[in-house]
Amino acid sequence: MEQEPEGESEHRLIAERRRKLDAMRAAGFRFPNDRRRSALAGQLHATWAGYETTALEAKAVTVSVGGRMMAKRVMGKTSFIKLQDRSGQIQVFLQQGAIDENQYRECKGWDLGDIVWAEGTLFRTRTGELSVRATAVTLLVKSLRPLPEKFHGLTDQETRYRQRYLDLIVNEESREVFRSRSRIVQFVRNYLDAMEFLEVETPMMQSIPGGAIARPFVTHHNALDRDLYLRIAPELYLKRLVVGGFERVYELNRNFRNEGVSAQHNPEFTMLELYMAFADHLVLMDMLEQLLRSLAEYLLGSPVVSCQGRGFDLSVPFRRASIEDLVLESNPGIRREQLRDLDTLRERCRGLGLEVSGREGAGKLLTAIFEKTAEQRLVDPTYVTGFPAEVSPLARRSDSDPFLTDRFELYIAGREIANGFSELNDAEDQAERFRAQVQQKSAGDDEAMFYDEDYVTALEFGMPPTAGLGVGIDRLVMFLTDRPSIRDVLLFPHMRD
RNA sequence: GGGCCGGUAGCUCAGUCGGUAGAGCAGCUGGCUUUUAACCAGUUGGUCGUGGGUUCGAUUCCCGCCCGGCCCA
Repeated sequence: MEQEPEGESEHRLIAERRRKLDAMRAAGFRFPNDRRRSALAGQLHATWAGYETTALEAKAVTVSVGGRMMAKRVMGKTSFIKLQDRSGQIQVFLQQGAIDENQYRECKGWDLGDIVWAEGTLFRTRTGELSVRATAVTLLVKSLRPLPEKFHGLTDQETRYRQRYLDLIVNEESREVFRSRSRIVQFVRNYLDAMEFLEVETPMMQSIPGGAIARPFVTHHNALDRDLYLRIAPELYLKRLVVGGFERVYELNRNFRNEGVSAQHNPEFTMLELYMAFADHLVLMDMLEQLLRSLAEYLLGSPVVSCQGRGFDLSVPFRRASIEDLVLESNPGIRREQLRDLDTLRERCRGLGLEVSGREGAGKLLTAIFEKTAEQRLVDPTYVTGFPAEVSPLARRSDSDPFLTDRFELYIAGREIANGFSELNDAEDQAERFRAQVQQKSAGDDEAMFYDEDYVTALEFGMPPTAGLGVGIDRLVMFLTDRPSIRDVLLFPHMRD
């Protein structure tokens, strides 16, 4: 795939194009950048859709268009080419006599992939295709490498990921996925902005990586001679801002987690995190449900999302079920009164092939059983509630049951999409939970949290009752665009070298 | 980390029960004044992922490795 910049071995197809460029340079070609467009392909098709051949000719519409040449059909003294711009494709009709004689001869030698500009009047061909009858045409950029084949396009997954620009040139579906992604992100921002949330940016490089249970990437600051971590979550900084009086904040940006790569995981991924004072997890559950519903309407024109061959009607209220109920549901061998019994849980975990070190508490074991047995059965949108405090070190304890927290996760199509909770604003409880995490860390759990003293200090100044929510944007995009792999919704997914 | 599948021309793919490979598109030459995967004639193009092994001979068989896909942990 890598091409030597020099040397005899350059590919013949590239060499051929380079020869053409050399000849053009010799004739004075300087990569012209003064051509402007009066229209885009998509606009032209939309504007003139209702005009038949004669009506269109009568209008004598002059346009200039430009883009990458994606088709070329030379028939002696006339030729058709298709130019692709950001909005679509428009056909250009070239006729000997209608344009400069030398130019016509030249353009017969242009290659697919070249960037071309043309000016002329609109007309319809015999088969009714809207086209530009060129009066002038200019090559703007010589493409030195051949494009993938026009009919089958580029199907090789690996090349599509590694050379995304090729994928984007050739595959409209791929372009559409990333346009959708952009619209989704924009919608979310608009939605939150309208609710008076403040978008902020907090450190990506942190001396204490916090806010999630995950392994961080480590980097090094040379001048300060100390290690820094790429953030695994912005959570603790955002809540500092709530303490500071920004009662509604969000950040929609990258997180980094040092885990394996898979169809669901990329080392860097995009997360929305928001915090809302004077609200609890129930408020956010309603809000997220409402947001997703309007998002689907906006993106698809319908609350029904097609994914994995199924329809998901987001206008139907999401199911809500506690983690304990779900574990009982999918583990008939366990009775309700055993749900917090260490021996029962350990035995069940071992039976499921899960590793048990012996240090895990009932909360951790229960959650592991949930993830193993119940998670992928959550096809319809489901809020899972009642997560154990042991696995939720930043969440507020449930009033009715201190074993649990006021926390939820949203699952759709068997995948975790969002996670939220009423925030722990009891500084002393938070300190205690950090201490428990540190203990687990020293016992060998390198995903456990660090003790963040400054964060505890912030809480000691008093954080208003607050609810927080994190939404995995990549997974949300996967769901809304029906893509099976996170790599399909990341422009440049991580690949091995 | 384990299992299965794949890597052959720029692209999309075929093929070789072991005798150094083919098609379509793209390219090149010629023809063609409304094409639509344009067409017609001719033609160039390959370290068959990579390193070993077996063999008179390996792209093909065997083993290791790299990259990717799917499934599992």
